[in-house]
Amino acid sequence: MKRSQKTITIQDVARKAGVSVSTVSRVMNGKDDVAEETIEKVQAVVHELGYASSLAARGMRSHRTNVIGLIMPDVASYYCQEIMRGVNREIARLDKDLIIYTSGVAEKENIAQHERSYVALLNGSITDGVVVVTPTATQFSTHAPLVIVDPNNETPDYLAVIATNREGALAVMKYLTGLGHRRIGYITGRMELTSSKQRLQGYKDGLDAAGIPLDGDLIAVGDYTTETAAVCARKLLALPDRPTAIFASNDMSAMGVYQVAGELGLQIPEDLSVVGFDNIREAALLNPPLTTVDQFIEKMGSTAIKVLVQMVKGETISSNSVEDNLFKIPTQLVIRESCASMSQHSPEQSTGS
Amino acid sequence: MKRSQKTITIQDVARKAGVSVSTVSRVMNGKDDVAEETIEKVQAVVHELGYASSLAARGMRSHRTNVIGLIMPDVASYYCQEIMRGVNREIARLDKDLIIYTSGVAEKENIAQHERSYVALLNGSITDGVVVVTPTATQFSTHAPLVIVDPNNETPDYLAVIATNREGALAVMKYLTGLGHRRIGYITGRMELTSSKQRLQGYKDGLDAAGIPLDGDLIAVGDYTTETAAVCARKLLALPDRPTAIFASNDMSAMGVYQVAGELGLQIPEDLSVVGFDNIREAALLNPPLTTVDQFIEKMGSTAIKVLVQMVKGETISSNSVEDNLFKIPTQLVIRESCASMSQHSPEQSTGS
DNA sequence: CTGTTAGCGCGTTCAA
DNA sequence: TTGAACGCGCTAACAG
Repeated sequence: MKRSQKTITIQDVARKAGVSVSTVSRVMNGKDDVAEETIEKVQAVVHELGYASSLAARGMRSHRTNVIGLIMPDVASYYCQEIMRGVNREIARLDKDLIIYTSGVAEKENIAQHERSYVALLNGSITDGVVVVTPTATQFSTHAPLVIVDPNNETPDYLAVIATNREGALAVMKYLTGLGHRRIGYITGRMELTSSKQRLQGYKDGLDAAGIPLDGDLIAVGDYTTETAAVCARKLLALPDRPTAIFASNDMSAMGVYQVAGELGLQIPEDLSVVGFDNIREAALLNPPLTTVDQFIEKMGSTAIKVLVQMVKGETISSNSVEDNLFKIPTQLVIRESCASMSQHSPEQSTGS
Repeated sequence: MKRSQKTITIQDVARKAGVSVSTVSRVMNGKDDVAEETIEKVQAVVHELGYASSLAARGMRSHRTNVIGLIMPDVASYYCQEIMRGVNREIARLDKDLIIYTSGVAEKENIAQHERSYVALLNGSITDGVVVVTPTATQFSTHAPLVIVDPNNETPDYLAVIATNREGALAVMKYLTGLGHRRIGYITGRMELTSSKQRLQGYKDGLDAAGIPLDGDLIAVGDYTTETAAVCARKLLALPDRPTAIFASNDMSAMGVYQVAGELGLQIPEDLSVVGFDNIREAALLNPPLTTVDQFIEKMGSTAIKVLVQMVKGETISSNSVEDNLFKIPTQLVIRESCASMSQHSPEQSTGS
């Protein structure tokens, strides 16, 4: 169980090397005003003792730790993984260090509280700045640089990186209506999330742009999961005048639609067109490959870090894509094979009135 | 870009509240020897100023941060996600905080170095103890509690949590040979990893136990990925006397075998039995459901935390499952529908000699 | 009950 | 070129 008690400090090194602590400090920080042989002697002792300076003490003094904090709702979802991928890449490129904290373990009620306390925890002590992903909280008690990815609320005080959810959904609707669809079902995400609200707005606006009246029956409330989406799809497809296309607000939900279409013996895209959102890896592997919207999640992660590091350095944020404190990462429609134009649709049993 | 410079300290609170810093400290830490009205006054100021104590300073003084560090090779793999799930659960249960660090972004060469520096970084300053997952390094310069999950080397100095890889593979071989298979192909994992070596050993021992001579041609070197496994499977199934069963050293690899079997028009399990290792979620969803070995990865994560926290508290590790500094988490064979006994095999073209 | 004092381990002056 | 002294923000001991 091996548990040597004392943590070894700069003092131990100094004593053993027969120099003062400040000399050791100079060697550790690569100052050039130290005699060559002193450097070697100190380094030898450092190596022998396995000394490493304490982040806490160092950060406390120098007010710069070279560490970036990342606060995420979870680490298991595809979304978060992509964010982390982008963050990691950028952190490596900038030669910074990264510390991740997950707030998702707490019960729903406490998430905002947890987020706030973690911002406070990381901030100003061990971290130069913090990126918070899809925060529940709107206000953070920190005076250090902070960037938000996909805010779920209005957070005018902080710089945020967001995907153009509404525009992405709008592009889908334009595509679908262009294909001749007029009965388009929609499966929402978790409606408390901004992303979900914005995508729904895009759906409505798309309908509007095509001059199609909104039919509440065609909107089913999901929660971004495959299971719930399947329930929604079943409801939608049981409608008297059932939709010829279903727009699921994320790819996981679209997979639920695929599943139900299979159960009902509906061919995609001949009998039913399906569109998702996110462009997760599996989207291209589905049968048929899913048409969806790529929102470049990874890029959102790397952008957040890039911006944060600029803030840490005290640079002014320069970009043409920033307005109202928002960094918009444009989405892109990825057309694959899950949609057919109405003219190609199977001339099936004309259900409904 | 909102960037108030000064970080607010306990001093600011004390001054504004008209009390001393120690009183503020007492209130913050919930000491009971403070007057009710003083508490309220201080809390009001704390709230107003958005004050949060610095982890760095706090940890430096009290030598106890209540924070556990977790160092992982990556955060994207199924394995790591399961570990995190277990870790998260236990952290929440014990009311600790968690900080995750990923070493996987670096180039291969530097991983060990990175790991070591991160152990040093987290340790003794901002963390009470550290869990390192599948480390490349063998030696860490820390004198604080440290637990290793799935060591890839001999690390006799540290307590480690491991899955019984060899025994798991042995169980598979016993099952397969019991079904009458004698030509059993094997796809290895990344051979530099201990888990991979141990599983291979289990394969060999299983052959031995059944009195089947080892045939080098039946062992294909993979790397735990689906892509490479597919290449391996193609090679294996092109053998003159091709195997009647393939044991893939993880489920991702088994998926590669499924894929190739499909290409070759081989029915599973009628023409080919397949076994995996890991029991990932997708295993049960494959067609047919995959027989595999569950190694309870999540439990490894929670166990590591449990043990580490005991060490932090200075308790002696009490368990019957610990010997030689190793905590063994037993694996379990999960039999589904991807294997058939030889007597049920399609009486196909008898290839080979 | 509250304020004063003394460090925790480190980096950074300022002298020597 | 090196060492002594100070202070970062905080908690714990000791007074009052």
